[in-house]
This record gives sequence, structure tokens and C-alpha cells, in this order.
Amino acid sequence: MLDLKSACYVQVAVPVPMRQLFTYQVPAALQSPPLKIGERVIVPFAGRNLVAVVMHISDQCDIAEHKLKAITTRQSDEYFFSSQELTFLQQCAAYYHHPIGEVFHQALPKLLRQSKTIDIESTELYHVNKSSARCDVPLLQALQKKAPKQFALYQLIAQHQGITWAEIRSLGYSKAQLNGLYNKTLIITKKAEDKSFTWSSCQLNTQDKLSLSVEQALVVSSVLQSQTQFHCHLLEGITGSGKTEVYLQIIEAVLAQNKQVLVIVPEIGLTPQTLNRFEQRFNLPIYLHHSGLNDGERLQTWLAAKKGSAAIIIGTRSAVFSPLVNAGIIIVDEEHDNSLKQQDSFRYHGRDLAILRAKQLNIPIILGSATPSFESLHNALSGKYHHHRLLKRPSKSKEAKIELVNMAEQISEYGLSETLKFEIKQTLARQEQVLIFLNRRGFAPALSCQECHEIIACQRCNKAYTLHQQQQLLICHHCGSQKRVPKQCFQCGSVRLLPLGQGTEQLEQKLSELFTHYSAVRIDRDSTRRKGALAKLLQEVSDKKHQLLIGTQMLAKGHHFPDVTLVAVLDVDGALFSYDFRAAEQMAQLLIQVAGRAGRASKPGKVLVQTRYPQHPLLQDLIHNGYHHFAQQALIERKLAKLPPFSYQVLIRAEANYPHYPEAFLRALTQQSLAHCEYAGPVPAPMEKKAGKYRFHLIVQSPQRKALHFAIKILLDNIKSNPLNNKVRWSIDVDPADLSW
DNA sequence: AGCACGCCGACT
DNA sequence: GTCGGCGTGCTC
Repeated sequence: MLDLKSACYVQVAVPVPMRQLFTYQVPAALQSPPLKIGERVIVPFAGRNLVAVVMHISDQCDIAEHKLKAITTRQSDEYFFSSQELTFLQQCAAYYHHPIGEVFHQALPKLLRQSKTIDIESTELYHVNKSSARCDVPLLQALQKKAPKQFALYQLIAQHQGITWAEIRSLGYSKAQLNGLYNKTLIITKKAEDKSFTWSSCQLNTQDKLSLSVEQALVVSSVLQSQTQFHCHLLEGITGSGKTEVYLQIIEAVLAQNKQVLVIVPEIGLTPQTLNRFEQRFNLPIYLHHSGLNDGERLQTWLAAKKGSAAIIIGTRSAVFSPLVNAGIIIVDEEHDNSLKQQDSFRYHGRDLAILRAKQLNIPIILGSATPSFESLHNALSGKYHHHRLLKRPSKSKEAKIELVNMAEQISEYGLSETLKFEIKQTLARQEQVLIFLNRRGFAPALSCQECHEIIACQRCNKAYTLHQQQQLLICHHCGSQKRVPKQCFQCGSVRLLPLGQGTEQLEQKLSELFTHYSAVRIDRDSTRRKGALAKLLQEVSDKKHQLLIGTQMLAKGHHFPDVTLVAVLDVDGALFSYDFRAAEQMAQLLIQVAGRAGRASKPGKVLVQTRYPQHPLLQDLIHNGYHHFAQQALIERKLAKLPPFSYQVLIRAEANYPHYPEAFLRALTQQSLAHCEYAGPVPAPMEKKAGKYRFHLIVQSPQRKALHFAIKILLDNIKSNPLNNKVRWSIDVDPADLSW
């Protein structure tokens, strides 16, 4: 049989950091059935086989014949990108000026980015049997004693609902153990669901449905009123004001129309309690998407979205790429949270892409937070978003009080003031727990005088200099001016100049010396790296095995500690004087979050904040007038300084083996004059040398988003002819969230 | 990004 | 004499 089909070429997006498409020949044997735009194909590329996405199909091509290669295979499954998904992902790539191939790569579950085909459809998926789990506590207890291995497997399956036998085996369990559980009806098998979910099959559990307050009811009806078109709602609700119940009742109305719901949460924002509340309310398929899942589970969530069998998808930022076929609403909870912004390769913001997605799908989106980001707040206050506020607390609990400890007035040892030591002692004596925050975030440090508390600042910009310790330089990140680190304070002549926010290195040891009779535990990235380690530590805390908790940011999110009645934030000053203008905003969000975490109705908590600048207007505003007022004041300052959200920024990072390269590379870019834009830099990155590479930053800023996008296009064009183009590795960060690295 | 190609130091 | 270090350059 002779195939007389004419020559066929495709332009594909390849997962490499290159902003171009590549042309391939399509062998006649692969031309039928006809190729589709959005289909995945395997192509030979620079000596390896990569999964690429078809972007254009044509019968001619303008690439020299000898360069052309042919596609190897087509992934002839049904999981190609629909035209709607394709449009969305192209918009994502355009907005972030990121290579489209890498955007596709991020949007696909890992198992679909591999060249081998997988067959998840026909595999059995193991779930715990919920109906038996509720009543079989004694059986489980017996199991724990008699068959610990089976019990461990049961817990594994409970954690990874829908796990496959292959995965169970790879984790070292035997078929006998699995069968043991199956025969006791503790677990059940399901096949991947194919049909769309239907509301009529949901036995809504109205038992724990709460009656809404007037302000809650107003939000629900307002969102549902314009349910069939795009609207962005900012739900600003203080801790305990019942945001979740508002979400649940809105979700109920959306599900009742057989439409899917996407809920995006920060990295550790999804607590088992939250999930439980969703599962209790809706007896419909809820799928998760977060970093704790394995590849198979992620694929299942993705497939369930695409087939319409998932009613609700709850996930972290990358869940925004879930291929929902029938979305009715998107909810972004804790929308201010920094973990919504990806901080490597494709640096997208989950919230912003969710808004873009909702706009494309013409459905409403809710951004919820007790401490909204200034960006969202500004959009709400200016009328771009609907603004809803929940100010009342249905539960009687009181928010912890925030108090300042003036460090300028007292001696401190390893960052512990006398006041704080006294309060810790009192709290421990009452059998209650203490939480100590190490605010050792990557804030670029400013230099301050220990005697007169003067901050060493750039005369020209009146902004704190940033200390670059390795080179003993002070650099102004606004104008780029540099200065040797002075020996003495300009104000009082003291030689005691120290970077802000340091000197807590030996704190932990000091604490255990001071409070020998109590157990201290550290909860941070390192101590919780192992899977399940965090859960174990948290359990020990709630069992009151430890009285002193020491930790970083991660303790502020998601977990509630009813017996912690004292929270100490050791040093907020770094945030007040950081060149990263968002540091104060983040500090305020953190303080409000922890204030909401500590204590309970019967035992109100207290938050002690140590500072050498208790009179700082932002601090004063925050503790006396609350977050909303603080934010409004800070927004006025942002406006005067022409900072985001009153302007837009793009950060261009460059790194190389020699400091000269990235600096010269970025400087060359600044030779291009850009309409309505200004440059800041190039300046050395606050963490200038990392992994042997020297890193520099250049910020391009504009009051107009359009002008900025146009400018970046020009700069990207210029980069091609930059003599240092292939000497440096560079990347583009649109709407950078963290300037400190 | 990742891989090949290419030119200089310490080792079976 | 080679194995392998990573600098440079290219990928349809």
C-alpha cells in the first residue's frame, strides 16, 4: 500500500529554556489519524528523546533539510491539551515571558511527561473502607498490636487513597499483608472513575452545616448572584470569622449545578481537619493535588479533573493547571501566602494564574485571607474586585494580644530580653506552652548602631543600606551606590555596629540552659524533612511532651496550638528596614497569623514582639489599629514611593562564574532606553555568591503593565545579540515576590 | 536545561 | 600513556 500523503511538518514546544519552537518532519506512518494541535509527541532533541507538544501543523517548512529530524512517536492517548487549556497555557507563558515548552512541562503530571506510556485506567486502586473505619476502632487497635506491618500499610493507604499495588510493593509490603487488610474489609478497591460526578448522587451532610451570620450570608449571596460570569471577590475575614463555612456553602451551590470546584491552598495550608470538613459535608469525589502525593496519585487527580469525575480538587499552586472540563468556581485560600509563588524556573503566582484562568473560563473566583496581600487589597479598594469583609467572630474565642518589647531599653542575651524571660517562666509555670519564632528569613540585613539605634542609610535615597558581608560593603539597592562598611556610627560615633536580626545562633542552647526542667523542640525545614516527621512532632506538641517550641515561618501556618499561650517573635526589625519593600507586609501577616494560632477561648494567648524601634509607625499602626488599617497606611507609602501595587516590576537575574559577567550582561541591557520604564541596578544579589556563582539583579519597573511587557519583549530581543549571552545564565521574574534572593 | 565536544592535570 | 575535570556551544 503506497502512502501518497504529502510531506507533513510540525512545530513543537520542547521542554528546554528556549523561547522558540522546533520543526520536525512527520513520517507518513504517523500521519494517520490526523495530528492534533496540543498532542504530545516524542522527538529527538540534542541527543535525547523529549516529550514535546504540537503547536502548528503545516505542509511546508523553511528549515534546511539537513537539520530536520522526524518525530519518533505520537503519544496516542486521549490526554492532549484541549484548545482551551492551550490558550490558557500560552497566556501563562506570555505573561511571564517564560519558554512555552517549560510551561507545558509544568502543567503535565510527571507520568505524562515521560516517553513511556502508562496504563492507569485498568489498575485497581486501594482505598480505606470509610464505613468500616468509623466503627472498627477496636479492630484497628488489635491490628496495631498483632500485625504492626498490616497496620502500617493501612495507615499508608489512608494517607494515599487510591494507591496502586505497584506502589505498595515498591514501598516494601507484601501481597499477603494487603490481602489481610482486604479480607478484614478494612480496605476496598476501586477502578479509576470514568463518569462525571452528579450532584444527585451526593448525600449532603447537613448535620454540621452552620447557620450563617448576616455578614457571611451576604457574601454567599453576593458571590452566587453573579455565578455565571467572571468576577473576582476578595474575602477579607479575620481569624475565626468563618471563611471556610462561607466557602462550603458557595461550593454547595456550585456543585448542585454539577460544576467542578477548584480550591488552591498554600503549601502546608491543607490540614487534615480542613479536608475532613470537606469530606464530611460532601459525599462526592474530592481529589488532592500537593507535594505529598506520588506520581500515580497526581495523575489520578489530573485524570479525574479532565474526565469530570472529580467534583472538588484541592491543591497547591500547580493545581491551577488541573484540566477541569466543567469548572464552576475557583477559590484561593490564604491568597497572601508566599508559597503560592513558585520560586524557581517558571516563576508563576498561583493566585494570579487562577484569576487568569477564571477570566478565561468566565467563572467567579474568591480570594480569601485574614491578611490580604497589598496587591489584592488595592484591587479591592479601587473597585476592581468585589470586597467582602468578615469582622465578627461567631465563635467566642478572643484573638491573642500583640505587645511590643522595647529592646533598646534592656540588655538581652542571645536575643532574649528580660521581659520575655520573665513571661516564659510565668507561662511554663502555668503548665502552658511557649512558641518562639526565629525570624531568620532571608531579609537583606541593614546595619544598625547598638547604642543610638541609628540605621546606616544611603544619604541620597534615605533608605537603609544593605550589608554584603563577604565583601564588607554597604550597597544601596535603590541607587546602586556602594560604601565600605564604616567602623563607627555616623550619629554617635559608637563602634558597636551590628546587622539587624542577628545574634540568635545560640538561642536554642541558651533556652535549654535557662529552662532545664522543660523540653524544647525545634520545628523547621531540617527537623521535618523526613516524611511524617512534622506530623509526629506536632502530635508530641499536642500531647504536651514539649513545652518550648522553637521554629520558623512554617509554624505560623495551618496548625493551631490551643495550649500555646505565649508566642515570642524575637526580632522584627530586619523586616522594618529591609530593602525588600514587602518585608514589612509579610511581617505584619505573620504576626496576625500567629496571634490567631495561639490560645483558645478559655486561655487567651499573648504575642510578644521584640523590637528596638517600638515607635515605628507601621508597628504602632499594626498593633493598635489592626491589619486592615496598617495595610491602608502602608499602601499610601507604596503609592508615594511608586512601588507595587502602584507600579509593576520585572526582575532579571543573571549568574556566572565571575562577578564581572553578570554585571556587564545586565549593564548592557540598561543601554536600551525604554518608554515609561526605569531600571534599578544592576546590583549584586543580596546573597551574592551562591554555589560558586556570582549573582546580579536588574529591576525594570513601570507604572503601566503594558509598557513593561513591551519593554521586556525588546530586552529579550536585545539579549540575543548580547556578547555575554551564553556566558551567563539568566532568568526573568515577572512580579517578583522576594527581592532578597 | 542537558549533552557533546574539546583541551589540560593526576593516576591505573 | 589515559581518565576525567568542567568551560563552551548547540539543540529542529
